[in-house]
Amino acid sequence: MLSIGDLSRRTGVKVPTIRYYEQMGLLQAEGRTDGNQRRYSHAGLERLAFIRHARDLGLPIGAIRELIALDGSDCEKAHPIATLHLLDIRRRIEALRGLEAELARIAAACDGSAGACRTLAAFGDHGKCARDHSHP
Amino acid sequence: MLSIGDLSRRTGVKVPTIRYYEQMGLLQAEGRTDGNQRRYSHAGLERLAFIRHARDLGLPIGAIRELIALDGSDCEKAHPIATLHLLDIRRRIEALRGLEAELARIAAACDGSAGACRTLAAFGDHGKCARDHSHP
DNA sequence: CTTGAACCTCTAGTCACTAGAGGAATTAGG
DNA sequence: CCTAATTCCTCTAGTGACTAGAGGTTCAAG
Repeated sequence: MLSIGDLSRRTGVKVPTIRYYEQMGLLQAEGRTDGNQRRYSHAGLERLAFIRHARDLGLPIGAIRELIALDGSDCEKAHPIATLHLLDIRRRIEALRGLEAELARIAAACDGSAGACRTLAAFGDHGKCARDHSHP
Repeated sequence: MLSIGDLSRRTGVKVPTIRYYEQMGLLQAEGRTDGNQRRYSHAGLERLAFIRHARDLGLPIGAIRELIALDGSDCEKAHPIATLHLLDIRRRIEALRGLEAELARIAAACDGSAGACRTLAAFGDHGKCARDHSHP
């Protein structure tokens, strides 16, 4: 049986974060020692690796909870989670590219010459944006 | 003089958010009524528009605080804020593109045929990632 | 004047962690 | 076995950028 520290070292997920995931309902220890320490099986290690990968992919904890609750053959439900998240990532990329363009404009506004700082002025100037910003 | 609701309606920033910005030191009311309501000048309205634009660009509140504290000709300090943030945005775009590629792979893993769900399996499979994920 | 809308402060919550206090359990080395 | 260091525990509270709601006051319009 593996301790929480064992899991942490083998997955790169911090100990408090593992506890947090337990609190969030993603991962339970298989049991406790007489001293109340969590002990995990190899399946728990694999579950944590799953969680970490999904988190690394930017999936919110709620979505991961849904994935975990699925039967291993439940494509009907797993697939939309992946594709919806993919759409979300694409939307965020587009939004960030808009921000990039705008910030490049702002950063280029100043040539370092004396007088009023055109970068500062550009930060205040919403009218020059090609379109409305959205939060990526 | 403008009320907090006036500012909210004219900038799209919510009333509690304006109060939050005051708490964060970004924007103070010019005064209060006898009934303790905030009143802002036109300069306050412009300040809030500045804050909103910078937030829309993804600048953290601390960076905005720095920008606000600058003299209007202080290019030496404003320019690095813009360029550093631009670099950060570019880094996030790259990270998101990596995620996009990975999610596209995962979403494509299932053709809907019977048996074990390959999307679910792919979520658990970190080894297939071209490189390590980072959080955008 | 009355009423409804807008304002106030304060507290606490969201999300995904993160940090630290105070104490207990486990492990490794002598 | 003993001891010290490491690891574990629960609990509380904090981060950043908001958001929500309770309970009360003020303002503005009819």
